[in-house]
Order: sequence, then structure tokens, then C-alpha cells
Amino acid sequence: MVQNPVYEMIWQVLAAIPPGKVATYGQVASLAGVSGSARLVGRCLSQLPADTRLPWFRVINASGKISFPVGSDGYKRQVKRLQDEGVAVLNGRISLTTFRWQPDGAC
DNA sequence: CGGGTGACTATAA
DNA sequence: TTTATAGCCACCC
Repeated sequence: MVQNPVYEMIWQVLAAIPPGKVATYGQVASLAGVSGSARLVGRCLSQLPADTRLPWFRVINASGKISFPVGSDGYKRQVKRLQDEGVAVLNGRISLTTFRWQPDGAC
């Protein structure tokens, strides 16, 4: 259950990220109306069920890297998902300038 | 109510 | 470039 509408907003923003693109925690937070609270996004993702349909793997940190410890289970899963969508992960880093999601603001 | 934590970010040195 | 620090907000004890 969710008590806070913020979480649902985050999920909505998350689902709006197109395939082949990525967004940072701060970006998602901003679009969800909680700008400055990137940690909330991280918390929200950490609570997502393993079988969720949401593209949680399209969310990375502002450094263009995956926020999981390198070599961890979640890390490998995220890299696999990203690569499967055509996102290049080189040296554990993602080119934000190339793959960053640029929302059209259509709402 | 207060203190600690976390899949974060921006700024300064 | 990397490290340190402060700010951020919900959740848990």
C-alpha cells in the first residue's frame, strides 16, 4: 500500500521513460514534483517488487552510473536490461549526453 | 520527538 | 579528477 501520492507520481514518471533512454534520480524526482529529493526515488525503487513491470533499470545516478555496487546481482540485472534496450554501458558508465531522456513536457 | 539510514545531488577544495 | 560536506525526504527504531 502507498500512503504517499509522491510514490505514485514517481511510478508514473518511471513508466513514462521511453525504451533506450535513461533518467537520473534527480530528474525523476523533479518530474514527480519532489525536486531535490532524489533519495525518495531511490527509496521508492528499493521497495519495488522483483516482478514489477516498471522500467526501474532506466534510472541511474547523476554520474551516469548504476547505483548498485559493481558486480552485485541488481547491478548485473540492470546492465543486462539496459543493453537489451540498446543503451551502451561502457566501463560501467552510461553516456547521459546520448541516452538521457529528454521529456517533451507533453502533459 | 529525535537520531540513523539510504538504488542521491550539488558545491567546494 | 577525486574526496569531503551539506541538503534533501520518507521510513524505522
